[in-house]
Amino acid sequence: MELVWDLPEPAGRSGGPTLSRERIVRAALEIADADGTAAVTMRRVATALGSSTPMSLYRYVGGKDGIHDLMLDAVYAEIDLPAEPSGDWRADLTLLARNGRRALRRHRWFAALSHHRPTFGPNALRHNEWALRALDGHGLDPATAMSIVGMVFGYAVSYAQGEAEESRMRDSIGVRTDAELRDSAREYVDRIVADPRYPLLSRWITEAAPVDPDAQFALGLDCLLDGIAGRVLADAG
Amino acid sequence: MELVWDLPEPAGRSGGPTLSRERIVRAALEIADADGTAAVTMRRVATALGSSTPMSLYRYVGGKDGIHDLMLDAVYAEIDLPAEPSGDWRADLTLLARNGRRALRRHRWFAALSHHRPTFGPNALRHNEWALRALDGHGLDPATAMSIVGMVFGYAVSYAQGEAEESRMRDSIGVRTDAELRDSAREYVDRIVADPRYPLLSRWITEAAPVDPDAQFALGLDCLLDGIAGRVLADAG
DNA sequence: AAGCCATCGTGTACGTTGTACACGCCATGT
DNA sequence: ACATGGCGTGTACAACGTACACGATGGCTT
Repeated sequence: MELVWDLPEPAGRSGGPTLSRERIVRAALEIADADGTAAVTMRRVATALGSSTPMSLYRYVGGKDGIHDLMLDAVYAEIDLPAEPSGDWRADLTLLARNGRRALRRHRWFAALSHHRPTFGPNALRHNEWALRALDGHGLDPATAMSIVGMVFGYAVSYAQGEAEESRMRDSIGVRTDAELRDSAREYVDRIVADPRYPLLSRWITEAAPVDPDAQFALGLDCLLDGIAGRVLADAG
Repeated sequence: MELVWDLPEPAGRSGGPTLSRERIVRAALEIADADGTAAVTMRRVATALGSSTPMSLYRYVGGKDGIHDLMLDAVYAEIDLPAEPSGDWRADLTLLARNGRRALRRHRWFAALSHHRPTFGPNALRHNEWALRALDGHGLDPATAMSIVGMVFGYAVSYAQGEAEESRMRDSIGVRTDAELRDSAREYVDRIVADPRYPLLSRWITEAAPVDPDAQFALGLDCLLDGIAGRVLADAG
């Protein structure tokens, strides 16, 4: 497994808008946000940067996987967190999850990419260090603390991924309202509703009361933190 | 978005081991389990089935995405659940999560694939219907029930994905013991441990006490269910 | 029992992808 | 001013997904 973080970053030429890792990853982010990860090809990134050949990029990022690593780490960089946790672990982890979700909503491809590559970038490390710091001082052994961090961030990723899938379905058809979405998906959905084996799923589909996604996210997060507070951090408040 | 479930399944010729969706997806599963999703190419699946050309498959699965859909649904089919939930929602969701994780450990590519395609297969539907049934009768509105199901299964997927990543790293180098793993990753890891910005991460790396993954999984799940019990299902037991 | 036809398996071919390799060119240090 | 190390480039190739048109072969009709 070859990681970008092992390669030295080339210097770039002085004068003029030459290449750099930052310019490359910025272009890749724009393409992925607009057209999905599949659209992030070496050639397209290169031409977006005014380079006539994909090979220019290889000096900077080593290959396609390198671009992916940098993209993932750029998302971690967008999760803004105060310099130091507040000392209230619950408030801190809530902030982490909320801002994490916000960043992941901007970059709907995050979950899919993150499962192809390990995340060892500097911003991911900083992110995890901050989270561990929020939990420090309660006598948890490191493995347990890390496990809690994983659960909370995993929840944020999972939730954001659900939202991303729905939103991607939505604008893959070019619809706006819920009614239009249901209309275009009628061919699949009708079969499910008509099938007597799925009464509760059908009820969920047909009775879909409009939910506030922010409130739902917060509720789920509170459930998770309640459980952690009661079962793992009971004696530490 | 073109789904496999819309295409009629061809009949196959009588006599002799001809093609079928089941044979195709079985071959794809074997390849993916052994060599990862990237190794699941049309040509390789075709030759694994004795077919001399990849084009044979198109009649059965419509294209690559169709194979992916079928693979995902096959994993759902492997999550064995009793015909009916027991009536104890907590025990039922625990069973769902535990057996889900077990299936996902056999197929480490599940999470990565599932984020590329929506899951509308019959086994996924059956799975979700069962989960909703486990929560039925407590007066939850459908959206909340679905959200709980998503949280619980999302936790299982997320946890299994973490395990999968570690295990994949492990056998991408061909190591067996934890010590060997740490040795081969020393180049990256040493830089992290040496960096003064990551004291708690370093502590986690160096002090990694051997944890029981089953216990850790169960603990996290219990946290989640505790919170759900207290905050959403408080009055229903 | 014989023939028709829908349907399945196949071969060929094309556009696109990631990337190995070798070559010019420029900025920089002496 | 000159040499040099590093950067941008062009060419090329293997492998991928899949469109299309063609033979073969089974099952149904008569």
